[in-house]
Amino acid sequence: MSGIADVARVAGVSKSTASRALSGSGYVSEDTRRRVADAAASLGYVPSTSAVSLATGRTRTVGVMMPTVTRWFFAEVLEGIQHSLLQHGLDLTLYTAGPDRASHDIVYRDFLSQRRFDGLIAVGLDPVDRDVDMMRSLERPVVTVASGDIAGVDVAIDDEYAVRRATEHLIDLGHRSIVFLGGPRAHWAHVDELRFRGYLRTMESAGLGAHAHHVTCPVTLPGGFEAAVDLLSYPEQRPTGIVAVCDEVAIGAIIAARRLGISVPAELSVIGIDDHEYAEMFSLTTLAQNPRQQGALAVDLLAQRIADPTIVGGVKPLRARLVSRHSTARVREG
Amino acid sequence: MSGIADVARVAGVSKSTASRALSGSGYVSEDTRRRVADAAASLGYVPSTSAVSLATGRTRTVGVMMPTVTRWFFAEVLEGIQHSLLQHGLDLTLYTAGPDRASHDIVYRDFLSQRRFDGLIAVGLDPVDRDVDMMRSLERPVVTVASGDIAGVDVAIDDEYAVRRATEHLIDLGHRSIVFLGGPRAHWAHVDELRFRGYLRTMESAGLGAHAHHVTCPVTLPGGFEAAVDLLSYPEQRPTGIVAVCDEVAIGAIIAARRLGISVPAELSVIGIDDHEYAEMFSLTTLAQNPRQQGALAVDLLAQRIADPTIVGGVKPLRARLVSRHSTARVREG
DNA sequence: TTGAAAGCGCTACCAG
DNA sequence: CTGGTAGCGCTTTCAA
Repeated sequence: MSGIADVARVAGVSKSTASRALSGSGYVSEDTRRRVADAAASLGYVPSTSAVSLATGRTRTVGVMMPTVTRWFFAEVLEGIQHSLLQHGLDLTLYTAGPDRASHDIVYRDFLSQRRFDGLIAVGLDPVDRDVDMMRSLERPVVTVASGDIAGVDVAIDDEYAVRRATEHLIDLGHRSIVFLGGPRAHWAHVDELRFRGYLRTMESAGLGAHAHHVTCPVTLPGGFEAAVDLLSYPEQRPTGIVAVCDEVAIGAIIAARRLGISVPAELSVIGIDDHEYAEMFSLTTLAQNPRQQGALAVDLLAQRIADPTIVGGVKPLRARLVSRHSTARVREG
Repeated sequence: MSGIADVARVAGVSKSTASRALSGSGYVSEDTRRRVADAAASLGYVPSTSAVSLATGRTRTVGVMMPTVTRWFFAEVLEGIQHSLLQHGLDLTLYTAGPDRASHDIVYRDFLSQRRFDGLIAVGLDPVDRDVDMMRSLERPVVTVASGDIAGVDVAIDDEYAVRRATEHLIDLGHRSIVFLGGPRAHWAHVDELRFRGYLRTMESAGLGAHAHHVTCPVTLPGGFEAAVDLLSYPEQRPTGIVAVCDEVAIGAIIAARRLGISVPAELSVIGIDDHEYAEMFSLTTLAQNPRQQGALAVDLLAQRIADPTIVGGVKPLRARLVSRHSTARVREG
C-alpha cells in the first residue's frame, strides 16, 4: 500500500507536486508530470478515497434510492444509472427502502444522514413531507426519476400523455367498454394514480365516462393475472378493452385471457405502458418508455448539478412511443 | 455541520472523551456518557465517514458484484443482502459487471482497486484467473454466492442435487425422453454447466444416456419460450419431459406449450429450479431455492470474516426443496 | 514551477 | 476515568 509520499519520493519531488501532477490541477512541468505518473504506475499507487474525501469534501459516490429492485422498471433504471456512473468514475451506493416502516426509517434516519454521497438519485419514490425535508437537509443535489413530488420530477415519461394515447388507441378501434387494470384503491403510488386519472379524463372527454371502470390489483404480473381471471370470467361483465397500468399487469391479463379461452385481440384488446422485455413475446401493444435511458439521463443531470449546484432542473418529460403489436384490434361489431 | 469538537465543547469534555463516549469503546463514566450523548443529539451530530474511515481504516461499506440485476435470482439476492446490511448498519455499493469486456475492465481495474469497502460479496460470477487474483490482491474478505470458483463457493444451493432430484422426479413419473433446456453450448456460466452435467449423470445412471439431449437457449423467459416453440413444433421429436435450467426458462416452455395447444402436464411435463415468483401462477413444479436468504447468509458470513479475517469458510450447500405443483405428471402410456 | 506546512474530522495511544 | 497529542493520507494555500 504505497501512498502519495512514496510516489513523491520515487519521482524525486514533493508530495504537493505529486498530488498536482496526479490530479492534473495546477502547474506542473510536463517532465515532472511524466516522472510522477511513471512512479505511480510502477508502485501501483491507488489514492485512499477516505483521505481524498476528507481533504476535498467529495465522495465520488452517488446514492440511489428506490423502493425495490425486483420490478422490471427499477432494475432497468438501476442498470442505466450504473452503466453511466461507471463512465463518470462514480461509485453507486444503493438504498432500497420498501414501504415498510422499519426499513424506511433506517434508511432515511441512519443512512441518508451520513451524506456518504455527492448527490442522490431518487427513483419512483412517493416521499412524505418529512422525507422531502430530510433530503433537502442533506444539502446535496437530488435528481428524481418517476417519483412523486420532490419539487417536481426531473426524469420521467409524460404519464398523462402515455395513458391518454393508450386509451385513445382503444377508443379509435371502436372500443367502448374499457377497463383500467391495476393499482390499489387507496395508497396510490404517484405514477399509478397519474395514469388512472389520465385514463379517466380521456374516457370522459370521449363521452365514455359512464363506462370508465377501475379494477384494482397489485402492480405485478401475477397480480394482473389474478384480477383479470376474475374480471374476464363472466361474459356479461367482460370489457372489450383493457388499459393496464403497466406491461407486467397487461401481460398477466393476456395470460389470463388465454387461459380462459378468450382470444386476444379478437375478443379482447389489451394495451400496456412500458415496453417490457416480455412485450415482444406476448405481442403486446404498448407505450414504450426506456428506463435505461432515463437512468443515464438522471446521471447526466446529477453530474451537472454536482459540478454546479446553482443549476436547477427544467427537464421536459419524455414522450412514450406507441409500439403497435397484436394485442389490440378493432372491436367486433356487436 | 457540527463536528465532534462541538459535541465535546457542549458536553464540557475533551474530544477524546466524546469520541469514546459516542463509540462506546473505552472507559467513560455513565454520567459523562449521557452528557455527551445529549450534546450530540441536540447538535444533530453525525460523524464524518471519511474522517472515521481515514482514522480507523474501516469504510463500513460492503461491495456487491453481480453480472446484472435484471434477472430474478440476482434481484432477490440483492434485496436479501441490502436488507441484512441495513440491520448491520453497513452501506452497500453495487458493481454490476456484465460480460462485456469494457464494463468488466472498468469495474475490475478502476473500481475494485479503490478498496472502498471492508468486504466483497460476489454473486454469480465466473471470474477468470486474473479476476480472482485481482480480488485476492484487495486483501479484503470475499464471500461468493452461486459463483464459479473463487476458492470455492460460500453460499449456494447444491445444484448437482437439485437437478438430480428434478430429473429423477420425471424419471419416476415414467418419462424417458427428457430434454434439458437452457444454457449455451459454449461459454457456460458455471451454474448452468453444473446443472447440465447433473442432468446428464442422472440420465446415464438411469440407463437413459441415449435419450439425453441438450437444447440450448438464452437463460431467460423469452429465451425458453423461443427454444421450446422450436422443440415442440414437431410431434415426432417432441420429448415428454423437460428439465429447465431455471424457472424462467421453464415458464417460457410452459407458455410455448400452451401456445401450441400442447397440454401441460397431460402431454408434457416441465420442471424447473428456483421457485420463481411466477411459479405459483404457472403451477410450476420446481426445486425451491431462496435467494433472499442466500443474500442474508452471505452478509452474516462476511460480517464474521470482517470481524475476524482468520475465519475461513466451510459452509455447506443449501438443499433445494421439491415443490410439487401441476406442471408434471405421470407419462401417458405410449 | 516547486516545496513546506497547515489542515480535513476523527481515533487511539499514553500520561495523569 | 479523562485529556493531550500524534497521526490516518491527501489537498491546498502561500512562499520561494
